[in-house]
Amino acid sequence: MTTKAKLTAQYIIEVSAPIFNKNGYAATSLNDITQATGLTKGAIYGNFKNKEDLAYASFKYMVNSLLKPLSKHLELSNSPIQKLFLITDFYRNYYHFSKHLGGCPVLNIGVDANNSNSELLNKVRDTIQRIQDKLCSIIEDAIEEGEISTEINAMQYAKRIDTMIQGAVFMTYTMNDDFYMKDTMNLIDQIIEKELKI
Amino acid sequence: MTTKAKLTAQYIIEVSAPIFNKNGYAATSLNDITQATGLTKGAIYGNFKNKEDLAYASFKYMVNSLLKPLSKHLELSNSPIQKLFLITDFYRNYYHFSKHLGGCPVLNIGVDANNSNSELLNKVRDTIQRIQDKLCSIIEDAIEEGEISTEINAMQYAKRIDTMIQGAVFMTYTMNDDFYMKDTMNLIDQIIEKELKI
DNA sequence: AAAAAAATATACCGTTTGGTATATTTTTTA
DNA sequence: TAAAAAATATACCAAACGGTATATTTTTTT
Repeated sequence: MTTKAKLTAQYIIEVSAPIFNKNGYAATSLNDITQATGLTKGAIYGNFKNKEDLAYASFKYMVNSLLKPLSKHLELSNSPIQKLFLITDFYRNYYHFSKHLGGCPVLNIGVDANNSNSELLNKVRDTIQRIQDKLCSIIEDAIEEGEISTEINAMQYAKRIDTMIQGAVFMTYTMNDDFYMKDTMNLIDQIIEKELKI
Repeated sequence: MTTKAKLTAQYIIEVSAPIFNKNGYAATSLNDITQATGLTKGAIYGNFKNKEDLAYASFKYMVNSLLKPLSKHLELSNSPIQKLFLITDFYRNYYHFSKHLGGCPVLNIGVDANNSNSELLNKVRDTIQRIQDKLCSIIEDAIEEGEISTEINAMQYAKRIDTMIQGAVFMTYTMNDDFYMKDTMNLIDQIIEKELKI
């Protein structure tokens, strides 16, 4: 059995993920990780091939920490259009929620891994795609249920909403001002209400 | 006179700026800079106090390379509301325009310098503030000229437009897909047309 | 054109980097 | 509980890091 190793690997990921998320790949050293975990390089390299491998695992863990609570939040309603409002509802608390994860992994690693040709960038893209696909399918469900006009291009609005959310995340973090997050969610709600809702 | 030194300093900045913009501060080494400039460390450190000082100067140069063409573009019309459309017009070409600068400095350095307590972060914030102030004053001008309703909160819409632009920049670069840029500019135009314009 | 000053190149510094070989400890198997 | 296996710690590596002291070259001043 290999139960112990798996636990250590998971522990290393959980400790490393916020560090990579905060500082970025290049600015995070193995020393940062050994200090934070209280382990030695031997333990790190016994569980991960190299720094990049650990950063990749850390990002996956971080995205999961983000997407699982969002998914759970969406279970609060069965109505597709209400699910849309639950998304803005979720992101209204996103600054507070994501801060102790070291920020938004999609934004941080997305920018950090750009121009890097790494697997990380592909994983970021996959994540964004997944989020947009989820958004799109909710809008499509709403159309099927007659809550949203059939005229609406679901994917276009999925991308628009996602783009606005990411913009709000960037502004909120960079300016350290939650107003951007809150106001953008109001704006998205307004678009859902005025442009999408029948 | 010190004409030679100033020219070299400017040359170093121009060569270094896209590198810092692309890779971020930590991922840019002095070796990268000496190789790209064809100069030695002696020349670099003769003109700049340290790496951070050069990164700071590089960011200022980069922002100027961005904001000057935008300002010039806005001179194409005297009508405040037309200036708003000129802004979206400018950003429609922003992906192509900013790519050979190594990306959007506000986004890249904003994310990179976050959690860094550096002067760079303050400069990014100043830059965003300047852009929003400019946007705000254009909207206020439009209100004064009767092109936009007096009911409109100018600063709120300035922030909304800026937030959407930054979101589009992030998505466009991360997904390597200009659609986000183009579509977001259409959306902003639509907001100007439907919500702002009288 | 010679002297002074300024700017750049060279050579080096201690430190930190990611990574590895091996010794030691801990866990699991028998 | 002894042996085998797995996981972690230790000690080390060459390379790269930011930065500096000084020598050399280039520019400017006289």
